Amino acid sequence: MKDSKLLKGTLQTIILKLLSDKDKMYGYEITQQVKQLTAGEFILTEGALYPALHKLEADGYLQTDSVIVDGRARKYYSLTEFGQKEQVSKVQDALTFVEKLQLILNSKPSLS
Amino acid sequence: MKDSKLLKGTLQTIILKLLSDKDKMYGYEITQQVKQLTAGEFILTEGALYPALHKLEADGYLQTDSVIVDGRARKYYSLTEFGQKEQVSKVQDALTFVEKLQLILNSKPSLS
DNA sequence: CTATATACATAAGAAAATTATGTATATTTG
DNA sequence: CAAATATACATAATTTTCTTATGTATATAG
Repeated sequence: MKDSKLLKGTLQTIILKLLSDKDKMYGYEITQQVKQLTAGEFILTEGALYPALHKLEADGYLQTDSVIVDGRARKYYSLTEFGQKEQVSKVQDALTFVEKLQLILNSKPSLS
Repeated sequence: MKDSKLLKGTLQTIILKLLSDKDKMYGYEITQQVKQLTAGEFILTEGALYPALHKLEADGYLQTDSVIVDGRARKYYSLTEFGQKEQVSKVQDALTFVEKLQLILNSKPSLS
């Protein structure tokens, strides 16, 4: 995997899932958590992350809480009730997707 | 999964993998094979498939062989030597990707 | 004091999909 | 037999989503 490409449409779902596990997180924290969970394989760039967060907020999935910590601005995101509901089906959809993808990518040559 | 979205960047890899298994296939056949392998979950639309095939050919992964069968045009695609090599690493990358994605999507809430 | 880490944000461009069309022939069904 | 569906390819406009580059700002480590 050359430098962590191919996040491809799953970024929103990843964000929702992490927030479902952790109650509230801020952007930088999300990048670090993803890096840690994937042993450095997924690198979330800011150019992808922040627009995704803004869109999720605009669409009503997330709400924010801005605070100052150690002299630096920090913007906490958390799931709305709607976001919590959608998270469940989006994660399920993504898991179904990867299972089907594995089916294809692991399929043996047809002996025709 | 509402109508099979989120193919997202894996389409090229799926095509290469199928052609690695079956020697040669034509576009319509690929759509049917994917539908069958995923129990109808992935629907390849022509607007996605044909441009992808053209790009793979332009990039040297595929070569074509046009024939007429039962009075209808049919364009067979097969892997070039280069395409065969690349297929291996692209499939491996995609499998690594989905494993990491599953790690995230199946992770338990941190008990912090 | 300088580099790195933390922390957010946006803008230009590219890549890849969706949706909508278009052409054409073969087969199935009412 | 007419109409609908299946087979078979293709492209164009638009949208979504990501990459790359840039910008601002403070804290900490060397």
